Amino acid sequence: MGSPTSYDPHAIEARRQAAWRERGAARTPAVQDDLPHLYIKPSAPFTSGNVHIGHVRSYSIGDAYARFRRARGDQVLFNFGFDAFGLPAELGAIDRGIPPSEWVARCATHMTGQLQRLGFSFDWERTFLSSDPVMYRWSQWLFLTLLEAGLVYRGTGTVDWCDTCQTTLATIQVEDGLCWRCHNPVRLIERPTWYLRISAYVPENDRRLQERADSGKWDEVALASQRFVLGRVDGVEVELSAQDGTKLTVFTPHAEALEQARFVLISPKHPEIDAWADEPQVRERLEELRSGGLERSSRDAAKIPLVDTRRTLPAPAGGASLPVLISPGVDGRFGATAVFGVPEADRTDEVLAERIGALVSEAREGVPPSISGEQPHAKPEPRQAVRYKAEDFSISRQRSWGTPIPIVYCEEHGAVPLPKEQLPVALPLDITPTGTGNPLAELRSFVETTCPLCGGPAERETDTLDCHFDALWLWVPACVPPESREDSLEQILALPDLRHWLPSERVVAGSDSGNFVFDQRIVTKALRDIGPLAFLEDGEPFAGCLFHEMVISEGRKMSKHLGNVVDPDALVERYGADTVRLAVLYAARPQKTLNWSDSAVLRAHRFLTQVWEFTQTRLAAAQQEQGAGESQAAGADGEPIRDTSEHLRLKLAQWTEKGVEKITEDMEGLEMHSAVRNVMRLFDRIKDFEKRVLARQPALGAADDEALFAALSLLAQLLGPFAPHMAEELWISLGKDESAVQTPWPGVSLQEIAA
RNA sequence: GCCCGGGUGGCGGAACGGUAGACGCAAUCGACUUAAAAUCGAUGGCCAUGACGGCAAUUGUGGGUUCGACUCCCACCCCGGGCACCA
Repeated sequence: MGSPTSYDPHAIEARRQAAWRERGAARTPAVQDDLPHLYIKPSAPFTSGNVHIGHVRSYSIGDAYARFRRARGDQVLFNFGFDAFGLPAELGAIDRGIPPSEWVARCATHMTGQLQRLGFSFDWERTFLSSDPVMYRWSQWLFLTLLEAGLVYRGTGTVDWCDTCQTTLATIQVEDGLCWRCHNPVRLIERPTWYLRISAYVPENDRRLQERADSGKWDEVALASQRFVLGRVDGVEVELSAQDGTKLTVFTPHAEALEQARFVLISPKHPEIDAWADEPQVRERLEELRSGGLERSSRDAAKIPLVDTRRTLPAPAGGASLPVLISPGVDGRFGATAVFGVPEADRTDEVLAERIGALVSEAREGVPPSISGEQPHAKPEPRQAVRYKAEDFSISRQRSWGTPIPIVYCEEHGAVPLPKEQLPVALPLDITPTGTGNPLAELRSFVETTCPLCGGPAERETDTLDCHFDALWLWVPACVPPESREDSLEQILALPDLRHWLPSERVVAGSDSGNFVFDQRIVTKALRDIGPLAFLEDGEPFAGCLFHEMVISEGRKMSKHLGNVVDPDALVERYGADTVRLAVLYAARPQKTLNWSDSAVLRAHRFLTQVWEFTQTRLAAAQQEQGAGESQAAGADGEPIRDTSEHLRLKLAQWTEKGVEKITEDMEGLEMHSAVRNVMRLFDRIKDFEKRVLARQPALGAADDEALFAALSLLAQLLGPFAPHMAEELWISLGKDESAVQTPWPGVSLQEIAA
């Protein structure tokens, strides 16, 4: 300890972080189109309280990539905004009995400190909270814009409701059918809600996905998640007419087994469902389904609800006509549509067929289904068809901590959107939610307003936007320079910055972000057609995408309950930020689940310690030689050392050249795990070189020293993206220029970086 | 139930059609130390030796393709994650 050659990460990291702040190392360069530039988009963290090891993984990957690109001379925008609205923040505030605004501010401060201690090179001047009015006015603007375009609409949805607490509950607030707070039974209610019509752009998202794949910048895991969200099912559809003339288009993925269709299932959300539920009994059961009475039952084919409409459709291939049943089981598999049940081709249908057999014969006793519909017409022609599971979703929540929806309800004019000039509708900040009631709706000063059309009394919408909706645009204001942040949205949309930075070159986020990315792709297409993002011709906000998997521990997801949580602060405290960052990169390739193991940290720490001490002791020795005025290294006998190891130096040069090549390739492909391993291997080679030279001669000659330090310099450069603090200190120790933004990548000159 | 990911030494994991177990952790022995920690070195199934070496098993299970399979194909078992108000 204390020796100049020993590795003291805390001192090094404090020094470097101060230097970075001083020179604004992570500041976004001003817009200059002629320079290569890119926007790397990390995920927007929830203001949940603490940075966890999953964040560390995510940002270590993104930061390594950002530093790599900067080191190669690219202009980089790398920053994020906190996703500050939402239930977790509200629950955190309830827990502490403070207003959510206070809680998220506290979280943001604390998490920013943690992230800075880890040395991530975000442009902090551009960081923001989505709960800031200057920011959430964007959500309100987006809401109104999409509403005008018919992409936001009002519908009904079902939610859990607690009669005792007089409030709606999220699924995570319902424990075994009881309210989390008062432990009384919960019931499902229907209430009006706002929907986002993503269905309008789902087919285009599908079409554009192949282009993403062809670009090579979309990782396989990311593509797979987009396909999963899309839920594309290929098959055929047939238009059938019932005896009374009611038509229904029925789909099946089993084109070849159309003749074996035995029944028709129709989703309760099917647009024409009412025509099929005309009998009072059927209607009643459909209502039960819709209000959720049956919906929370098992997804199991043996238990999923089935409602017999007591009607039939002719079979597509002739023969006995098919009973028509309503079942929510359709949605999860094919979306809100109607499908054939083909027991011989489909396992689920086989199970359903047995149940239907009993159901139908019971309900239709005396009316054998086989004679009711001999097909008099020509066979209907099946045609190719596609169905998507992705469907419109609810974007409003009965919560007091969220973006207020810019709608007022006027007795005369009904739901009236506010003019955009009146934005933002401010969220009152003096609310301290307790988990009961609806604080926003109870606040008369917020609710009471006037109708923008007639000036008469009106009430504000008291639902707020789901924070998923905020996330649809969080990547846009990230491109806005801080000084323009408060400008009008028209001004901001006219800035060259958006055109400059968008589309983002790469999203680096957890694989659970599939839905966000999908919906961001949808909204971009909508804004392209509406106008503001017309410059994104393909409607794609992200040119590339890397999804990393999560960090688990002891084979399980981390949870306080299991006691297997890994605390990044404790690791940083013990080993320093460089070690922790290196360890999470080293432990597994991004796309793989990282099963936490201390051995990776120990390995990373030992590696950094060795690199540091090896370099520093060699430097100290070389300086001592120079100080002694020796022009050449000397052996124990005082005889000058002859450089006899030319082939070893050559070999070292080859190794480093090969290593640089390989690591550069790894970094371009965001294979940080492989890059780190290759850096470690290179260090082994460097040590090996010295060892071999010393096996031949008593000490290193001048040319050997030169080769050694050249290799160590390269090593420092290659370490830059992973262990930036130590890399830069080594770089300085080796006599390089400290004024550079950071260690340049091998082969890149400082001029290129400073440009 | 459905969808996705995964099963390799005591442990984390390499290799992803060509010497399985790289690189580590833990362990044991040794060096340094008054001692401990840290660090460094050695060892890694069995047999044998001063040393070279020899022998056997082996990547969840069972099949298959192949000159050759952890790797590709089929079936199964087990584990983890997700499944529409966390988003």
